[in-house]
Amino acid sequence: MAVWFNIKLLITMGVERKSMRRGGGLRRHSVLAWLRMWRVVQKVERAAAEHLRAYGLNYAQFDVLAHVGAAEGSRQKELGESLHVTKGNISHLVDQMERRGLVSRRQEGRTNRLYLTEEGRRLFEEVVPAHEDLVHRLMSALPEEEQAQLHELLRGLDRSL
Amino acid sequence: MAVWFNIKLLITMGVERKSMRRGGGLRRHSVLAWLRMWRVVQKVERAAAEHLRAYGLNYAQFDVLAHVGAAEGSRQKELGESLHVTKGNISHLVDQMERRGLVSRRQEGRTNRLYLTEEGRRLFEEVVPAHEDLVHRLMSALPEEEQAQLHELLRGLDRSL
DNA sequence: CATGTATAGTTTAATACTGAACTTTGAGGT
DNA sequence: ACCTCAAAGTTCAGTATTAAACTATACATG
Repeated sequence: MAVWFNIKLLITMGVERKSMRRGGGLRRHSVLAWLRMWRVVQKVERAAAEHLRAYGLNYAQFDVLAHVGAAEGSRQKELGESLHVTKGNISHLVDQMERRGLVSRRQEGRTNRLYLTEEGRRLFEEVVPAHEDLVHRLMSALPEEEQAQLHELLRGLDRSL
Repeated sequence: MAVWFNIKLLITMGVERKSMRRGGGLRRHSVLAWLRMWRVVQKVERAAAEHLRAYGLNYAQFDVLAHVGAAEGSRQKELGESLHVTKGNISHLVDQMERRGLVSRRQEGRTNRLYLTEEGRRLFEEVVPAHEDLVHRLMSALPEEEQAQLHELLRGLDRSL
């Protein structure tokens, strides 16, 4: 019987370490690492979403704001790839932000280039550092050095995916 | 100006290493690690979702199947906590699975206990190992030892969140 | 330069998820 | 026993997201 079966439970119940040894030797770190990663992302996202709500943004909208603010003139295509959402969703998101007066489209051939409005820029300057701080606080549950290790490992993983 | 601004872009453009040094010394591993983690999770989730589609399951439904299969008699409450979804959503998910004949509710006081049907058990036996293998393959972009490191780091992080 | 093909974006229908109101059941204290 | 409060689930309305069909523009090749 595969290890998987009770992993979520094991983690929930905190007995993962014990069970890892039961089967004889440590195995399937891959899967356990994945489950942990998933949980961590859930938690951080939840905290971040709650924090962003104070600014009237959800996480996806924040991402658009941050990306466009960092790279004025981005195309929607690029945005979609960077944020891992479909182009339909990007269309919708940009609609929202435009209606709210935070970003503006400038059509250029068959692509749209995106820019922040003045108000968008103001919100950007306010929200982005705050969000960065939040993430930093959360991640600082790990000591500085381990954060760096983590970063390095994840970078390797990301690149070969 | 905070580092955050162009991190998503930096990662996208692969110049993160350079920029990390620009500001003088390595900083904000926390945030970079977070962004990487987010991206990795996106990618794995996407691959997994696609794989699961062959079985007519989305990721949430798979999670329900896996959890109930691993712990027959679970309560919906527990399920919700373990999967980080609201109880409303759990209700809905269990409805779906029940309608499809994969799980069954057994009311017990004010809680529901959940069990797999025979068919649910069959699907469980088929899908769970397959999913585990997929995750294992994806994560094995990292060598065994680094997976273990990653697992350990994430465990530490998760616990203090 | 004409035509076929690929690309960027929009639209729409279907699904997923959340938050909040509501219902029912259980538990504790008097 | 009775009352109040908390807990587990359900329902529902609103929002988010996807997938797929569609439109319009650019590009490549004969």
